[in-house]
Amino acid sequence: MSKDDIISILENIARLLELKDENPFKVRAYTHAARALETLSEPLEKLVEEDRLKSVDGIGKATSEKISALVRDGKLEYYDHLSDEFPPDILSLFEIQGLGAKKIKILWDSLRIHSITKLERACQSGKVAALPGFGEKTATNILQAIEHHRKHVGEFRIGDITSLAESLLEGLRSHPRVTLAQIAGSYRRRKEIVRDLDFIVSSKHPDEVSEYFTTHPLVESVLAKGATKSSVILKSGIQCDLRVVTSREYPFALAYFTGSKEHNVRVRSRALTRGWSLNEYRFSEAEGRELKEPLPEVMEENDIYRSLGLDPVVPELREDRGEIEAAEANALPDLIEWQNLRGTFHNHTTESDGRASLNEMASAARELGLEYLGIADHSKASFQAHGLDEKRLAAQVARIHELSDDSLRLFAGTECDILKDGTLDFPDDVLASLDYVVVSVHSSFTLPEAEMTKRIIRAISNPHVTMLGHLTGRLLLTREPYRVDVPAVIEAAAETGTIIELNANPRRLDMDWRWWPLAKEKGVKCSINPDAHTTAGLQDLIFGVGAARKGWLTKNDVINTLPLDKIIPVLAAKRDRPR
DNA sequence: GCCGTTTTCGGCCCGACTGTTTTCAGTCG
Repeated sequence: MSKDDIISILENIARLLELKDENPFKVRAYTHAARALETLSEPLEKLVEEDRLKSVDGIGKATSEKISALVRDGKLEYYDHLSDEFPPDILSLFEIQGLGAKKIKILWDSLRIHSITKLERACQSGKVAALPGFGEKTATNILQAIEHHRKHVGEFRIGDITSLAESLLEGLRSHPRVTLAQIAGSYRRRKEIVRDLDFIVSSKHPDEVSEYFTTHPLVESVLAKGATKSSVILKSGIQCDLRVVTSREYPFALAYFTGSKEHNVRVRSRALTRGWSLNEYRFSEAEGRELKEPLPEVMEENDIYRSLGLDPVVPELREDRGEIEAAEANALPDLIEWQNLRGTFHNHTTESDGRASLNEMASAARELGLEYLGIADHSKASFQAHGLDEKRLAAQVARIHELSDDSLRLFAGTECDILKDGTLDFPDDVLASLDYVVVSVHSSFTLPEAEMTKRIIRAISNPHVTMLGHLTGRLLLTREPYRVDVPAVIEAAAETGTIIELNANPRRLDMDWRWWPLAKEKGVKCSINPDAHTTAGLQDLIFGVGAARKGWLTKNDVINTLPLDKIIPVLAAKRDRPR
């Protein structure tokens, strides 16, 4: 049973316990454990084998036994019994906005409703409105929520909503009654997938700002509109929440709604040890606790951290993955910034499946201020992408070198297919004629994990291979990553001196940011590559930088921050290794 | 169910909005 399956089961247990009206903290413990699994930096199987699960924060004796059973036997009696108490599809009702455990339980107990379809019918027939605690309005809202649920999955790639988000933000900032405005939430933390946009605004006239927000031309429907909080659904389907606060409250609100929830809990507990209660508006004296230090003055968001004895934590790191400890120890990394990038590899042209010519890509790179640009078109096995054979590749290499000049150094590379058995689509002598080589998997995605891992490790063991492209092949929200032992690949990359790509295309963002701390620890270098198929695609680098920052990477961990004279030896380093 | 400078029992973050209620429960973030 895969880690993802186990995570789902833990989440299901939490929901089912909620339905049973169990102790909410017990419920939270299961959710917490699921989160803890998501962010493991070692393979789950290994932790189980070596009986180290209990040492993971948030996983105790009981949960670790349950997880171990799932890993070993692929089943868990406790879960089976729990599931038997409810119909299997009842959990789908949690996907409907406005329905929680209490309401779902009433629906099940009194009307035997356990599916969205049944729920819809019961709303239409008036049965739902007649239930205790429900009413006409609730029934109508549920129907609306069902409709919304059908239309939208409710998840968006950050790249798909950036321009929308920024234009709404711009609108708010230029509103005469708005002093400060920012987008908080997972968008600010640069998560690859966001569910909603949280706008935080400071203003002395919240009613006018709320009015502007809820009547904005991009808005399709208004979910809630109150004195300081409103929620809308945009025509594109994404939910946007607005909080209007005073200037004094703004840093607190910004911090609070930036999250993550887990990070906030840590920060708040820390405040409590000083006798302070922290909410989205202020520090106050915690009830029933001794005030150990006077309440601090807060002018800006970073003051909240400072007052708690922490270095300020940038939004990208606020995931409770060790940032609190690092902030306490003055050990937060100096994260890479967009301006640090000097060039990039893995870009396509019309020679394979790109939409812009070599010339156009070069001009775009110059305009972006890059010092160098690597072209890595597909190899011949990627037939669907019009991959290049040896002859076309040789001709392209000549053109690339011809076009390269002082204003922009062009590097000739390839995105060479990793064939099913881990051999490469070009022979070594061809690879040796290139400035660098990216290798990627584009076929046989369904190999068993062990075979896929072996395949990739075999490929990167070739001394001509400079870097590994999109490690898991995932297409966010579209295609699952193929099964591969990421830590094993990282280990092999470390041993062979292979660079791992952070594919900056917002549809990929692969290798995932959660793995970078491990790669960094092993000494594996990163190359942030846009996988650009258009001139505009080069700008996706910015999403890659966001992901790299989430992965704790600094300028020194990323090779394409190096100036031209320093990057050339890096590209050659692996070939020159003594063997 | 987890966890420990509040320490092995007793906490566990906290407030806004909605709708159904006559003072609050449920949901959400």
